[in-house]
Amino acid sequence: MTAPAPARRRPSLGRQKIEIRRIESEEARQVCFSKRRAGFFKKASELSILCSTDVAAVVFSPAGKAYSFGHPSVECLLERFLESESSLPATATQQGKARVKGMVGELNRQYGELRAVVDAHKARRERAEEIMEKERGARSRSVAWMEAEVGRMAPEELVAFGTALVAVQGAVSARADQMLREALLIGRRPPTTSTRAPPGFHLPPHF
Amino acid sequence: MTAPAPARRRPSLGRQKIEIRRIESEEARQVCFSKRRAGFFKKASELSILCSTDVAAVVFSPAGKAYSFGHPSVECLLERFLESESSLPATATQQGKARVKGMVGELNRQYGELRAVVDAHKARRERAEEIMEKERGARSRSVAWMEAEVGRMAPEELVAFGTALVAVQGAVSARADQMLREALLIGRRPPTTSTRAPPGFHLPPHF
DNA sequence: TTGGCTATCGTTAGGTG
DNA sequence: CCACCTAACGATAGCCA
Repeated sequence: MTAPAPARRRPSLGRQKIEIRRIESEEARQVCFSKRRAGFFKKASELSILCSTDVAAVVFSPAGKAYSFGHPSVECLLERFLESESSLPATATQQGKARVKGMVGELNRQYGELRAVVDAHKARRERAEEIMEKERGARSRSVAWMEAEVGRMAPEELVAFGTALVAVQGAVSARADQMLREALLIGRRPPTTSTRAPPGFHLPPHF
Repeated sequence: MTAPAPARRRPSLGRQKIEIRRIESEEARQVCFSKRRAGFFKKASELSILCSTDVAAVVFSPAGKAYSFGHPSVECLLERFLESESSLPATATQQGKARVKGMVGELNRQYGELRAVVDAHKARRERAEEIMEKERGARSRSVAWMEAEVGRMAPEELVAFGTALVAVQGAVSARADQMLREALLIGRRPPTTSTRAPPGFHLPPHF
């Protein structure tokens, strides 16, 4: 039968698959931002309700406006987060189980570990040495050492070093990004659910 | 008519619709938390990549563990958020409340302050200079060492190293900015805020 | 606790008003 | 920019290994 009847085209082709890459079109990117931002906050809301957990999310639009969701409030949770983080270095010694499955976990633990070391200086520069010495990894020490060296470099040296750094970082970032993406594209399974009243949102002055 | 009953039942009924309410079952809630948290962070990642926006998310598990996602980093974005919020009229957050229409109220719009970014860089510079005072050695070796090591690093190490590298680069930028200022005797100019850290996750040591 | 499977629900790309 | 439509894509509830 092959009805010739292609008389009417569908009003829309529906959703098309896209790559997770920066959207070049300014307009399309803005539209996508609005839609996904809404979906993102909805997910945050559902997560907090279904699992009775505290969730905070902040998104900065390309224009520089900040959108946020927080249960109970962004400030409150952020403070708590910063606190929990400062006590992280202690857990650094637990590194020892890096598996493919646990790659994300291990990866993140080290990430947090190093960042904790770095940020610790911001809060308490006096403790820089102390924390650094606690790091056993030669790489960790080397990184800290590099940062220190930067401060005493001459202009020419700084430029040379910076150039080399960019090259190295480029390679590292590319590979890191690839791995991160793989890590993200792994799971999908079924949890359970339930509902609750919408947590607190902050409304902008314009509203 | 009455088709002769399909003899076999499906191995699974597939996904069922659920109400967004607190999950009573402790176990089911935990499973849901793990699954949805992963999906939530994935959404955050996609949003930041697709729209080139800065996104930060923090989730506290029922057990009190903090999980987070931040691009470039949670602290950085939090600072920016707090900064933008404090610069608003006091009535901002108390204005209208549940007047939203279709979507929930993620209409939190604040003004992002570039000054916060500047402050962050300033803090990092101070830290770098503090450390530099105590270390002096052959820095040229570090570059060669890095390039050699990068190729041999395990995935987890690579990412951790890349993250640390960002901090180093931040120090370089700060140092360069300062020298440039001194050399040209000009005021502070828009710092290079384009430095973007790779999206990072931060999970409890337990993960 | 973690991963895989399946069927289905929810999200959203693309287009219109 | 916002609402609405359609249809396909992606996330995931319920089970099981």
